[in-house]
Amino acid sequence: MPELPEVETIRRDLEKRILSKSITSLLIHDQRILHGCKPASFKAKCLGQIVAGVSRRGKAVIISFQSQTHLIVQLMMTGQLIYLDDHQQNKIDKHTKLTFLFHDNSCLNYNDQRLFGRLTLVNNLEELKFLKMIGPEPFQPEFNPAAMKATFKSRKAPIKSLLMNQNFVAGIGNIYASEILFDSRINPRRLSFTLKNSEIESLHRSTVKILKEAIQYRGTSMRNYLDSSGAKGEFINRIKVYGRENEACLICRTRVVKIVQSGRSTFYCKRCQK
DNA sequence: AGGTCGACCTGGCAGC
DNA sequence: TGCTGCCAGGTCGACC
Repeated sequence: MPELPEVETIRRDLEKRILSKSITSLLIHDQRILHGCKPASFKAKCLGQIVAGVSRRGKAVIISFQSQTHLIVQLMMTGQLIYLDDHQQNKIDKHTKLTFLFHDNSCLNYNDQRLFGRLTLVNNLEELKFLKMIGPEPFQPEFNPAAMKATFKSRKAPIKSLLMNQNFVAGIGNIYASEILFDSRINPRRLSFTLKNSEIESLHRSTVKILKEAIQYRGTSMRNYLDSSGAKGEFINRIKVYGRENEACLICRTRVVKIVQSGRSTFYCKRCQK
């Protein structure tokens, strides 16, 4: 799924586009996308709602309505939220699962090739288990070297796995975990508790730096990711290791290697990352 | 408790 | 061309 920078890009754009709009119609093209909620009930709860805010927590977009109801959109691997000014121009394909129509004739499609995504309606954000468990946002003061150090002390998992653990820090996925570790010159296989203070500080700096830069470039389009206008993210041009197996390290020219950790691909430079 | 693995789905691509 | 197997940005529950 889109990771933090992609979701934040979507959030910022949607905030400009759908704030204060009311939902006048809802088209459910594929009801498999609704987990644990019947189409009729989902529709009834959405109709007439007025968008009061668009926020983000980790990799989830939270669309809040004036009625205090919240729509949580977890895009997972292939979910997309595509906005269009004029729904008459709307192009629905086999991956379009839902279309929200607004009072001004604009619309918002939820597309999802692999159907992993989730749309959940709640009256209270506290109801959601994943929001209770999730760790601090990387840009919040709660995420800092001292707190990281305290967590690392007792953790035996490789640092790459911990970076991707949403309960440790929110929003980092497979692409940015590799990029952050390359930027901080830390080997992804290193066990968390073995990191020195200077390395933890470096990791913290790189996390903030890479994620901010990726937001600035509107995210990374590896395969499926598109922003809410249907455009690709430009950070793909600044990716240094992810997906670059056997290509030269941009620092030392050594070949980038690919390994598998916890079932996910990791890319790194054996020479630069100690 | 913490860590890892498989399942959930569809589609693109390489190799035969 | 068409088949097979593998891989893909995430998360959860089951298991060790």
